[in-house]
Amino acid sequence: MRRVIKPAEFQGKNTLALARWLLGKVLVRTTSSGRVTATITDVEAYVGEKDLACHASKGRTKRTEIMYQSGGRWYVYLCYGVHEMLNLVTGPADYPAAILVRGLETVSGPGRVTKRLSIDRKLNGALATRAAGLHLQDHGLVPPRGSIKSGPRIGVDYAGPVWAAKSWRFWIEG
DNA sequence: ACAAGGATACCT
DNA sequence: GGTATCCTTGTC
Repeated sequence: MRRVIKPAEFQGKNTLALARWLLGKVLVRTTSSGRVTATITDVEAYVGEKDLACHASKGRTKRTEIMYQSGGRWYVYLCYGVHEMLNLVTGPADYPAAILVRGLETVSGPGRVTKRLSIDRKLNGALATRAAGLHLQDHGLVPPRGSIKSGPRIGVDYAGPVWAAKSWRFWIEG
């Protein structure tokens, strides 16, 4: 069983539930030089303006505008002037939330994820469709019960103790 | 332990 | 127009 996941599936649903659900789903990157697929194993949720770790905590700006669009779009930004970060926008329009893809089955670290899949900011704002060159598939692989772990998000100490402590990172053990 | 590296937001 | 800061990584 192999099903294409549509952008609409990321609208109007709880972002934390979506983040957990995204584990085991498959990223499909299509470019002129071919196709690369990878299973998602590590994600983080960023939810709403109140979440001080979320870029949208600064409100609606040129950069965060994409997070206020309806879910199912890619949000790609540059971090530390070095690494591209891949996020999937979730939720309805005007509610800023996104899920950071932090790791793949054979790749640890969000900067390496985008490197592996040849992803950069040119994809920012694109819908998660095959036509855009990056979409998702459900291969029916559900992580074994108990293999899903959760814990604090990485690199967000600046958000203060309350928000940095939220267990909004989800990953498949191993 | 720390430099690299560029965009962003928020000052003046 | 100046500057502190950033959802990191590789090499020191």
